[in-house]
Amino acid sequence: MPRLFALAIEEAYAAGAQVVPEESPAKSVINLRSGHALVSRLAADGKRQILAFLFPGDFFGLTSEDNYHYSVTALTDVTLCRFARTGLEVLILDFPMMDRRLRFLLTRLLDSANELIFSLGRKTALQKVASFIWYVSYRNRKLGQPDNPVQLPMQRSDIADFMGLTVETVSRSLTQLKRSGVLRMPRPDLIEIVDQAQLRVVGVVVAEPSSRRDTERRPNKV
Amino acid sequence: MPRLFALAIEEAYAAGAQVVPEESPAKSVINLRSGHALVSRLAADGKRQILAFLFPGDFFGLTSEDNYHYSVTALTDVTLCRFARTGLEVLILDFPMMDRRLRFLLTRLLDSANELIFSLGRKTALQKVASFIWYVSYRNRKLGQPDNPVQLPMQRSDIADFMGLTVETVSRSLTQLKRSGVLRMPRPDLIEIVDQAQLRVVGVVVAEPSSRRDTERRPNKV
DNA sequence: AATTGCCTTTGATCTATATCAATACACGAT
DNA sequence: ATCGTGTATTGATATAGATCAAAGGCAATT
Repeated sequence: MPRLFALAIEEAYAAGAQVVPEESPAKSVINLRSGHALVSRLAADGKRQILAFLFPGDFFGLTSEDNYHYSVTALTDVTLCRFARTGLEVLILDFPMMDRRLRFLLTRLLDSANELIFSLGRKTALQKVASFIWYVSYRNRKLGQPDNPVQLPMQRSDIADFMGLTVETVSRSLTQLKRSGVLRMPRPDLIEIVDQAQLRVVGVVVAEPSSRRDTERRPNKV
Repeated sequence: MPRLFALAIEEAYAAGAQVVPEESPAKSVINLRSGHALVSRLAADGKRQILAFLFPGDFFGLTSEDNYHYSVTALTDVTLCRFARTGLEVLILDFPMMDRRLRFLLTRLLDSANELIFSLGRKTALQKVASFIWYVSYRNRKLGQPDNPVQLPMQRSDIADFMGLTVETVSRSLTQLKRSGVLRMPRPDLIEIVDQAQLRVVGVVVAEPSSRRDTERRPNKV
């Protein structure tokens, strides 16, 4: 795909840098090459909601709006590829498989978004934090990196702003998981999962198809 | 697009019917033709999170997983088109514009999901309910239907399970908006927006680019 | 090795929203 | 008209998590 890379601009940012400012024109699609970043949105009163964490390989910037309604901030030093939207669209006309690829990326993003919606809406603080550790462990494994002593690229306030909590509640939930023997914490950013099964029980609270209560209204196909 | 419709199976369901059961194999993509539906996910303890409401024309079923991790329930009598996933993929090979169309649909779904994430994570009950009314009004307008006396196709418990609240809190928030002269409610399912500007102020709490507090870590492009 | 400045943890209260409990309302069936 | 059933509202109380406040940890700087 030589033409694809001809389209890309490589960039590097230091930890803490704002890669994409909120409400800036959505004119490029970004692929994170290395490092970690966060996608967030600020409320008028300064409250922040993190919409997603970006791990190496993740894409950002696929929106239907003219402007991004969120910003991207580097958590660690990052390198990334920036594709101009217009160029990308032209390229897609020649390489239809690009469209498939983008579509697949989008469905995955949508699945994660739905997962987060469920967590934000219907999980307790403890469940949120447990499932968050589970999630980071999973992402690290998918990247071929150690998944058990979980290396956290973000700090407590980021976890809080992702899960709709405060730093204090995140901290308290972690100590609770520590005290109940589910986790160990050699360092704040390194979490050892001692009881994998229990972590799953606490955090992943979806109904099993079998055990599902039938509280729904009666189906009546016409 | 004759071949597209050859692929589709038309179906009709009565209000309350479960159109797609949770955890069933994700083998079709659905387009709602008429009526309203909801996409929801159940927790082990019976708590429900509604991920989206489906309005006429909306799509459902685009996921990267093998099974749907949520179910679809008809709110009113509905008619829909069901496309077999496999057939769709084959069709896309012949009609690349289908891929573009699906990609656009997905980016819009992702944008709405992010909107909901922000609401769930960082809005108060009152803000959630205000923005919800705003949202339904907007959706109705986009369908060429009256947007001011807002016709609600869902009941209080559905609003609650969408916004991460309880029925009681939804009801109390609505009466508060009624008492403060923002809304009027001829019937529970018909809401008149009296003070449009105020409803927006209460519900849509995103930071204006200009007034944005610079609380982010200092940018330092390398 | 002391100082400074973040983070994180822990503790003490407060409060928004949940929960529990009635009551009111609307509408179809009798 | 009256009853019955489901939905919505309102009221009283409880509680999970927020807020306020302080104290540890750790690493960089002097």
